[in-house]
Formats: sequence, structure tokens, C-alpha cells
Amino acid sequence: MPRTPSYDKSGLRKGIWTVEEDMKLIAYITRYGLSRCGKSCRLRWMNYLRPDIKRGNFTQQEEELIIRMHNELGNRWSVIAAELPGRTDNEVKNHWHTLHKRRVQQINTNTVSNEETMATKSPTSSQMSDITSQLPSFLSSSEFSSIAEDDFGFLDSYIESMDESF
DNA sequence: AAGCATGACAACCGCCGATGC
DNA sequence: TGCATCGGCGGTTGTCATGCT
Repeated sequence: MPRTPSYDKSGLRKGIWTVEEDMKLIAYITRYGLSRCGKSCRLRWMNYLRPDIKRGNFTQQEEELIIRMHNELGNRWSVIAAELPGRTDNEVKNHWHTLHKRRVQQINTNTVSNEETMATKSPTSSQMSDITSQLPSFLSSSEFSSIAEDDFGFLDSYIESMDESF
């Protein structure tokens, strides 16, 4: 008994391949040659060749949406990408990692430049909770605690910089 | 001009749930 | 019910272009 074909949201077939589809694939590979597995082909199509993929830099709105959704959802890139028409989960993930790296570097730079003023400052508990509530979730809790424990002064400037950026 | 560092993006890998035999 | 296959996801790595020294 043949499998009942099912379809994803975009109307693409799922499930087992039909004989007709097999024949089409065989014809294609025979004619043009292709030493790629299906998974690799799918990835290439989904992330690069699909006609509805948007090219170029992320807009400010897109970046804001990614950051906001990541705060809410965590690393659920496919869900986040679904809210960004023309963007793939891979693209969103890559872009976020780039943003993340940039922020971490910014943090390290600020940490070094503020080293002297840090030495005399220590946060009250209420100040600490204010900071925690403002910190983007892309700083994981472990990252945050390791920073917060020894680097309160820097956090003020970090939050200021985040406000300017977003 | 050459070598190196960095950022951006593409691709791979392993895992897991869904599906159907 | 167990197994094989497919499709999708997220983490990670590889590659290439660009800028800097």
C-alpha cells in the first residue's frame, strides 16, 4: 500500500517518494549528474536556491524582531525565521551569532576600559535585579552571573549601549 | 604585495520525532 | 510492535571575502 502523501505548510510534498518522483530524480541525475545526498540537496534548496529567499542585509526591524523573539523563545530558529518572510532559520541563526559575538566583544572591550572605575563600585541587590531585568537573554544566565559578580560598572554602560543600538 | 585576523555565510553532522511498512 | 526512512532542527565547522598590518 502506497503511503498517503502529506504536504507541508508551503505545499511541498512530504512522506515517501512516488515512482514518478523517483523517475524524475533518476532522469535528472542521469542527465546532469549529481553526487549529492538528498539531505544535502534539500538543505541547498531550503537555504539558498528557493526563489522566495530574500538576499541582502537584515533590516533594523528584522534585527529587532530576532532579538525580541529570541528573548521570548530561545534558540528556536525555525520559529523565529517563520516570522521573517524570505529568511531561513540558518540565516537567522548565523546573523544572531554574529550579533552575539559582536556584543561579547563589546563587553570585553568595555570591561578592559572600565577596569579602574570598577574597583570602587559594588551593586546593591536592587540595582542587581534592575540590571538583570534589562539584560537581553542572549547573555545566558551563566554568562551574566560571571560578568555581574565582578563587573557591575560595566553593566551600566552595556545597558546604555544596548538602548542606543536597539 | 604578502600574511594574518575577522566576519559573514554556507554546509555538515548528529539527533529526534513522524510516518508508513 | 519494531524497524527503516524521511524531514526538520540546532550546534558546529568550513570556506571565502575583506580589511588591516
